[in-house]
Amino acid sequence: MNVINLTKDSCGECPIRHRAVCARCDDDERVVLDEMKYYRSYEAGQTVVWSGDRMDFVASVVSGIATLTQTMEDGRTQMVGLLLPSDFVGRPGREHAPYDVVATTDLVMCCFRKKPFETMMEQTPHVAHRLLEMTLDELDAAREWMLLLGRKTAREKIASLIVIIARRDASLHLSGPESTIVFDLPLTRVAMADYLGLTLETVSRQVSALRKDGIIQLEGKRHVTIPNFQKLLDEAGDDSDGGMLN
Amino acid sequence: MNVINLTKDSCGECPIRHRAVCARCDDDERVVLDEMKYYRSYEAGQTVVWSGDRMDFVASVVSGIATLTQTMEDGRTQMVGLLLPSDFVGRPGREHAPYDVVATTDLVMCCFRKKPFETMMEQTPHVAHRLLEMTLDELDAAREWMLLLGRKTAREKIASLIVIIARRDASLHLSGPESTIVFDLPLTRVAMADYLGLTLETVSRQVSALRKDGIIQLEGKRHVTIPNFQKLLDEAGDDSDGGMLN
DNA sequence: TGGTCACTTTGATCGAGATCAATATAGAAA
DNA sequence: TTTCTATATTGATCTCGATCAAAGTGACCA
Repeated sequence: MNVINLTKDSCGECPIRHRAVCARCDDDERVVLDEMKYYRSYEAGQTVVWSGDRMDFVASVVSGIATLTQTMEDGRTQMVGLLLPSDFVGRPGREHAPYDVVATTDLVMCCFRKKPFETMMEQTPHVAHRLLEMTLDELDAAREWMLLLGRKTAREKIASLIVIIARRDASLHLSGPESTIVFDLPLTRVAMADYLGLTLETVSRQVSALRKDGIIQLEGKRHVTIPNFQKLLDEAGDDSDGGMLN
Repeated sequence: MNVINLTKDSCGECPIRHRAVCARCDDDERVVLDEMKYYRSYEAGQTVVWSGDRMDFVASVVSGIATLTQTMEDGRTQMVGLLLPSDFVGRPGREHAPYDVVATTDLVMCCFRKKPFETMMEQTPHVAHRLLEMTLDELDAAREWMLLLGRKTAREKIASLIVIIARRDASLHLSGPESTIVFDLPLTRVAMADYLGLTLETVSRQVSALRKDGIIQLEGKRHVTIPNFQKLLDEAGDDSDGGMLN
């Protein structure tokens, strides 16, 4: 596989330092992690891990986007996870990967060999606590996703996905809440279909429909402008209070 | 609410002692939990917590079945969790419940006030570790469920649900692997529909179809016999290797 | 400059599951 | 016993998204 091993950067300048699994670590712990960590890069389209493969590392996404995908014997596929920078891949204590992990864009991951990482989890509380927190958040996201898959219409599914991507983008770029939102879709139509439990044709049609109705504006196939975020939210069918968790 | 507060039973005889969030606790820790715990009972159909309500406790299911359900503004509902004995309800650090929790059968829960429980999580590792483990398992189950919701046919969905219930029942009754499997469905047709992202009519039709095809036998509306578990598995469309996790 | 390839859009038709409607069943109440 | 109510089944029809098919677009390369 065409994997580039980067030189070690210091954790101090790490862009995901404050959100990743290592966010709560004190200086001593971070020195240990610094020792055991190594970076890996993947090109867009590359498979990081195959379902069923032995997985001897866990990792954080540093930059780029990866997906977790499940495949049935006859080829039907469903995306079950969308991994953004700071998200965690792998499960301490698990030998084999249960899903395909695929780099959707160019991807950099910060990897830890599994055994030392597990040892650290047992000896210090901060990594385990942060991982619990992140896993609970992921479980919430998965349940939101289940509502989408089970009960939303194709149009609502597309609108919901655009909301999710817009929100993520906003949290990275920290733009003012009232500015018009502009970003690039990081997923192909096929990937969107796999995410939403639709066919790519239906995705294409519903994206076009939202464009015709003025809910979104498209420049090329990927560049999206949202003139009125509230209108998009209404199309997504979400609770109006924007997710009153916590 | 018609809640019965039971007398305190000792943790020593607790039927879920070896699987619940307290499974890894040592004797000292269990004494602390014993002090702060209290039981609550709910009748079938009662709502344990309403979405958005303040939730000042976390709990383990001791006996019976509860469901987590999300509802859209127009009334569409999707079940997002099925809680069986030993499963955990609530999230440390969260103020308000994000989902409705409903008792599907008569239900007994072992509750802990949130604050003391959180304090314990910070001070001792065993509860936090076990909770992480359980949350990761739930996340796996949620992802399996997402595949079901996004890509399976109505018939496959029904077969998959029956497999899940049969497996759970087997793990409780520890019957030999080769005996014919017999159990009662713990869910109404409506609850099954909410679980599977279907209408109750489709559920009813597909259950009838599986019966006509000899995949399951029905006595009354709830009592199920599975003459050939492998045939049922084939109908569920799952990977033949029965879930090669770990 | 044209050709190739991957991705996307659009059109026509089909079908699984939803919807609307009527009937069946069984446990509880009277 | 009869009636009532909640739950479940079955039938007829409709519709949304799937499927099958054909073009359109644009990046890259020879």
